[in-house]
Amino acid sequence: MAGRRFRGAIMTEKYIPQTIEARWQKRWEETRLYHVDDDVPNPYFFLTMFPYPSGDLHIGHWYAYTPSDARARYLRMKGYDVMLPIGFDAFGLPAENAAIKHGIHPYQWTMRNIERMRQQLRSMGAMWDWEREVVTCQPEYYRWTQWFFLQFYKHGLAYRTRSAVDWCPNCNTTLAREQVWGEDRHCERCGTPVTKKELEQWYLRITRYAEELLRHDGINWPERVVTMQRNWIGRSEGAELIFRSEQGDDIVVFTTRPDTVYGATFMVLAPEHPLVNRLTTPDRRAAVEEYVAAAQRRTEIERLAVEKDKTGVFIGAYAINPANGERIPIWIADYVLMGYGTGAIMGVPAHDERDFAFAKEYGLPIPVVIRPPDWNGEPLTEAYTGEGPMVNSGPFDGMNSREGIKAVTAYLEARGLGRPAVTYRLRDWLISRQRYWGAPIPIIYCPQCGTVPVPEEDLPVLLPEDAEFLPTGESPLKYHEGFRRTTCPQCGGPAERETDTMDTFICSSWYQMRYVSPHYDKGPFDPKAARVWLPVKQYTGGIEHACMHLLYTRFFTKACRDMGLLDHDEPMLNLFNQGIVLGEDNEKMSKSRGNVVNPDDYVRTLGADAVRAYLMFIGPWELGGSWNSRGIEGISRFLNRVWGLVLDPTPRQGSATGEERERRIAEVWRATHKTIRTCTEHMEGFRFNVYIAALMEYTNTLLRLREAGLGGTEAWSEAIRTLVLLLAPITPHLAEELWERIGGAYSVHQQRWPEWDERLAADEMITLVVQVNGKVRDRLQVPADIAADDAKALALASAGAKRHMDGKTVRDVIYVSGKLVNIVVR
RNA sequence: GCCGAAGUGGCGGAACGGUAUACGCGGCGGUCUCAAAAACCGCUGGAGGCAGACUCCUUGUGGGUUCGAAUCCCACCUUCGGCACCA
Repeated sequence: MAGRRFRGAIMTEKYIPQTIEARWQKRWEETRLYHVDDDVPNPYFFLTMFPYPSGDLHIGHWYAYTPSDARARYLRMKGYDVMLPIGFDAFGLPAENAAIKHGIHPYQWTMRNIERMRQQLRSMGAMWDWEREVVTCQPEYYRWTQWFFLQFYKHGLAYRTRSAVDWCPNCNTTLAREQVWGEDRHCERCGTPVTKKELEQWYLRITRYAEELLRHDGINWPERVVTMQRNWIGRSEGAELIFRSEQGDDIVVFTTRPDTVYGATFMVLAPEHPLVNRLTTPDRRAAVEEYVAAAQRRTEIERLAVEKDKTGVFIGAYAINPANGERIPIWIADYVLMGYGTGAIMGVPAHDERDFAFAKEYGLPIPVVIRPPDWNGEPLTEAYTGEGPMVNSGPFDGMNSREGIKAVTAYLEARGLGRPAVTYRLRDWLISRQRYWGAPIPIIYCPQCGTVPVPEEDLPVLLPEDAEFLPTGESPLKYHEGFRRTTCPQCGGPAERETDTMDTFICSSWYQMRYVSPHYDKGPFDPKAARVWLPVKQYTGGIEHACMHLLYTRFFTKACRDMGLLDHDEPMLNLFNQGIVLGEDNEKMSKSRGNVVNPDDYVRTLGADAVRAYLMFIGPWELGGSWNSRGIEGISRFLNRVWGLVLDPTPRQGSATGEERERRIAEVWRATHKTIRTCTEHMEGFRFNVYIAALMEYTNTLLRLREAGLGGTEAWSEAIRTLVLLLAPITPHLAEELWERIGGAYSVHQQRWPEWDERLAADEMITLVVQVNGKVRDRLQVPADIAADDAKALALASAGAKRHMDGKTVRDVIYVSGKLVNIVVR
């Protein structure tokens, strides 16, 4: 024992986290402790969303990475060959903005940050296999990002089209629908409200997978994420009906209520609808054009702001209601959106709130075709959107509207005027970005041959290093002649490259595949390694990616499967979303609030293990919690107590002998096996906070039992070994150091997870709770294996119970084995 | 408006049909010290009671189911997220 006598007590060497942490990090790396090969018997791919190399590791990174590391370490001790990789999502705007602001090249800026972050990440003491690191901005990576684009293009899953798209005026680029958030339609990245621009852009056909993306079969994801994705995809079942204009054009509308078609008294087209121009009559043209122009000028925010008032213009044309042959006017109004359904609706004012408001505004008739309950034929004061018997609906009168939906659709389908249809809210994924720092879209435009994909053997299309970064709001690639001008791979004539780059969410849609063989150069991944590791068994990360990254990567996986690249349907089988760490003031950490906690400061003073353990102790992982500087000191005290306990079994005063000693030894065994059981259960459930609480309790118990002087007994040695093993996932450095000091073989992280024996964990005596009518009236110490009748008899005789049974009749006595007796009296 | 999550001591939280408040923080008292800090030990939901015994109250609110409810069911309130003129 390394220690010296001092004032009668053994003073063990002090716990100095900084020294032992640095030492073990070095040793782990030198011995390649965390490297896993592909020929392992029990592969387990554990992944946490990789970071953007912003240049500084904040508390959020620690909160994402250290609990997941603890879980991965546990699985490893359970016998899995865990692959826990790390890398960098390295393309993106901040690098380019730094280039504009500080004149440093995005590549330099990014690689410098990565170098710095590698050091900070290492300080966490996580079991990452750095040999598998991926960096998405390096040509050996983005070559395959481009390759994927080409496969999507070949299979008809990538296309280019012109339309009104979301534009972030601050980021100076277009965004995908998923990347525009909130009521004020702001940019997900920078918070600036977006505007609309009419542009020709590249899209990936994610909508082709809408139906399959709605199903989360075979994966265990939080209900929250599943619901968010379902809402986002927004499936609506109904029918497409054809209203023929008097000029003979078919106007297709989508409706979820074909049963109400007899009540359609007008039609509304979106102002941008392609038929508007053709159908508008000369006398209405001026008014229509004015309205269309006004609608275009209006941002989405303004359109939202005028939600209550419906506006619109009659275009002079009429259409025929396909159900009853009636002639109904065609209007345009901006409450009908070109981007949803067919951009045209039938107006059924009696049974749709928006149509009702519109009809009221413009004096259009509101005939009832679904009878509301208790309706006497008077005009409606508001739309009735419920079910009911159909009326004024020709052959369908009397039919319930629920059946009417199918019946009317079939009736119109038979006449060639409709068919059942499903519409989704999900749009195709806009992937063009008007920025430099991303993977160039590998497409060439040839005046002779048109749109020509870059041949696979010519990949990667490299980003030119000498681009000029000016705050013009346009991609430097557009003005880089050397990049832009090229020759057509088909005809050899002069041609131009696409100058937009890809959304960085493409890079992260397939990074899990790259980790299985990060340096493979015959494809994006080695199929052999992919069969070993994919799909990811456990994925963890923030909920903010529910409808972006997590949807995109599912789409990628399904598309890859259909292209014959993968043989599984889902990228990640299990998902866990951690919460957010708030500042000491319970507010979100931000520089402007001045409540930012710098983890490096605490690593320096209290050690990485204390930071890790504290973050896991703060509360349930999925809920996050507030930082508390006193709280982490409490954890630090705990680790110091553990240190002293493990290294010094000497009682502070006296020790137990004889029977007393035997009782203490039994207590040690019991505490040990109970703790293994509790901790294992909590680790299985990601309940790190209670896991640590159980370890604290165990430590407190052992500190008390140390006074019995049990050093040298088998029970004590086992208890100490167990404590260190259970500590290993949470505080890997401290556990490794203690493991070595108690004579364990390197490494503690290669030990088997301890198992518990129910018999050893079982109590000899229990506290039997005595209730009268459900209220606790007494507590009795009884043997754990007490017979039911004995327990009942003891309870009935107990002083506490008697006090409350006075003069009352016992109606029933309920015994819950090993727990309580409830005496029911009246 | 629709969908989801959450409301428990002074604070973070535990228990999720059977001892409410584990564990930690804070507070109070003590040991050590000339003193303080650190460390360690004890007490700590509220009310009544001099105190122990004991009694009553307490898991957002109000009902219900049950021998027994923080836990299950119904209604409501609050907070936080997502969606929202989606036809």
